[in-house]
Amino acid sequence: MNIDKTIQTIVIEALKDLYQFEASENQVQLQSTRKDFEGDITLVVFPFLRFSKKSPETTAEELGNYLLKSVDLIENYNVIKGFLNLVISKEYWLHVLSEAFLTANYGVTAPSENSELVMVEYSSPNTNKPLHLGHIRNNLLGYSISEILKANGNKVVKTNIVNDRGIHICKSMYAWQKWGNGKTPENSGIKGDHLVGEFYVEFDKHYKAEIAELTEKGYSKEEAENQAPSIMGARELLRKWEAKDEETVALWKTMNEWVYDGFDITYKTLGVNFDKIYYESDTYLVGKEEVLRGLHEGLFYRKEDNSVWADLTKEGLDQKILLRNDGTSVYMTQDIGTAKMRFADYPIDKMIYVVGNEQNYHFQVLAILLDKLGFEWGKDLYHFSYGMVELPSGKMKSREGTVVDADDLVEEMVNVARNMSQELGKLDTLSEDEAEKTYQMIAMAALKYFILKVDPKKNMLFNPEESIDFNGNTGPFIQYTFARIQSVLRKAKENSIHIDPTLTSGSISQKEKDLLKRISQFPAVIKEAGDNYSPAVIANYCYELVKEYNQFYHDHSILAEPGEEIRNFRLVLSATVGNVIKTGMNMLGIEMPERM
RNA sequence: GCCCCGGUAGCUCAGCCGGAUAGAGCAACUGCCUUCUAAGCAGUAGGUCAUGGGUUCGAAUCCCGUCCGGGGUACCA
Repeated sequence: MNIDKTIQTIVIEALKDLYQFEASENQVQLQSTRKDFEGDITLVVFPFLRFSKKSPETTAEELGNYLLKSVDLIENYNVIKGFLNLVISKEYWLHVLSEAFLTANYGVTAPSENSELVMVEYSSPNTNKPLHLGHIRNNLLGYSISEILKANGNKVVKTNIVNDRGIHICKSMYAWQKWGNGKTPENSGIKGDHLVGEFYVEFDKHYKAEIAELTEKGYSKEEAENQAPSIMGARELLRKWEAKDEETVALWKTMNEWVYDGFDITYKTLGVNFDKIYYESDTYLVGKEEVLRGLHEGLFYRKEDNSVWADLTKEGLDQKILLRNDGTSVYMTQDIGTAKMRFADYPIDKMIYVVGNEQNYHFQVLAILLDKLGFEWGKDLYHFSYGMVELPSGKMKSREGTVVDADDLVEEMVNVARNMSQELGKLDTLSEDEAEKTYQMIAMAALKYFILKVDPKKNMLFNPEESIDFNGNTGPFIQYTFARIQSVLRKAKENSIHIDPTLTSGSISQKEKDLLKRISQFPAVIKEAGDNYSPAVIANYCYELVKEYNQFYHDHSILAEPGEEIRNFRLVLSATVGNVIKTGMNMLGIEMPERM
């Protein structure tokens, strides 16, 4: 029983009966009634005036009258200008609550055998430096989108393409050989990814100094950049690596392992995971083969200097390089190979790339190239393009050291959560272990919600000077409300109060009704979040719900309510709000504490 | 230069597939804890929705111009 659908059908019928007009579903605009007016659902009648040839008020009256007669659940209506406000019977809202309370995973559509398989690629780090705040946004979005798609009935494979080869790793390797003195994560106590990152920075420092020295000696900027000893050393390592030189490959393996150990820890604290990991060192050769095949088939062309190119001018784009003149592959080459392998490994219906908007052009080109190569799934690629995280000083840049390190940020958040909890004395009854777990949970909620509540498409600002809030429109606020609800439910249980899903409440307050309406929207919200690939939709909904619940909680007694039926209704309401919050927040990768 | 994206309160963001008087949070100020968790609730103040036109019964929302900001643009991923 979906009231919106019912009303829609009857309105279409009414338009035909009254005005001989055949309306389609999307011409019937229903919205929830604004708080300042009486009613629950509002029909906008302006679009029908040209058929009724009557005033907005009269048209609304006529439609209202028709609906009142045909739909039992409509109790009353009122007309304000061209807006027809419908009052829905209390029984309907109670029925919705009862259903929501009884349905496991209310709002969620479970995947079935023949559901679409969606592969979501996210994270995709380079192995030459630790993860920073930009990666955090990527990881949280990728994980959350995956969960939202699952809740919309899709089968999801989460994947990660690790950028484990290339000149950037060779730079760290070169620096380690040259100035590392045998330093390892074990003997230095430094987390592996950070250690390798240090050598990347070290490389850049020497490289810059060498360029300065050479330009001083009269070299041009370009000559200096190409002939500095460090860059030549790094290139030599890349060449050796591609030639499978034993010593080079061994060092590469060792240093990558350090990085993976580090990443694993960061991924774990972020609470993200993958079903299948691809490594660029495996996929780039497949990409190379495909490009060479395309060359043979005349899809691409070779320049005099031996480099291979695609001509995309017919598509309104430019020329694109696919293989360098020394035969080494570029970013695009690898992505072609990775895509081919993935579609060979899985029956993918839809492929989603969670990658920043700075690469919009890249994915436009990738889809065209795959299409040219004859992969009919090329058109099924979707670039989930998200905005940058900016600092007050502008864009984050690894090489300039203006990045917010992921591990540092998390640690700081946990410290803030710990201090705040201890000041408030909230967790004094918990064991140290449990308390520490809760601090972690709260800290991550603050961070994740902060990032996910923003529209993914937009750039967002992070100011390291101001720590992320724990009050107001925040993750901890939502957790807090959940914990309050659990506390009430615990006490109900302690007092052996049975919660009865059959609802027969006499009177319902405005706040309570607001909550019922809000709960009824949850399934539609999940769908909207899925259709728009937007965790922000879930985040904002949960916030609204929680805000309304806190108002209710403030104004009404639950356990102390003398009327047994009302008390039961409020318990069902509270429990259901708790469940909805948990389901919603879990889609954002945010956990809910029993106490805080 | 060309292409793409954005501009809503002091700050961070909702609202944007056209609908009623543009909403939150933070910061500021004022109230509310002997009562289920005050990480809460209530209130005050804060707006030329960058700007100029257009379409429409109706525009923050759609279209065009201008200004400002960000990103991309043939061998870094």
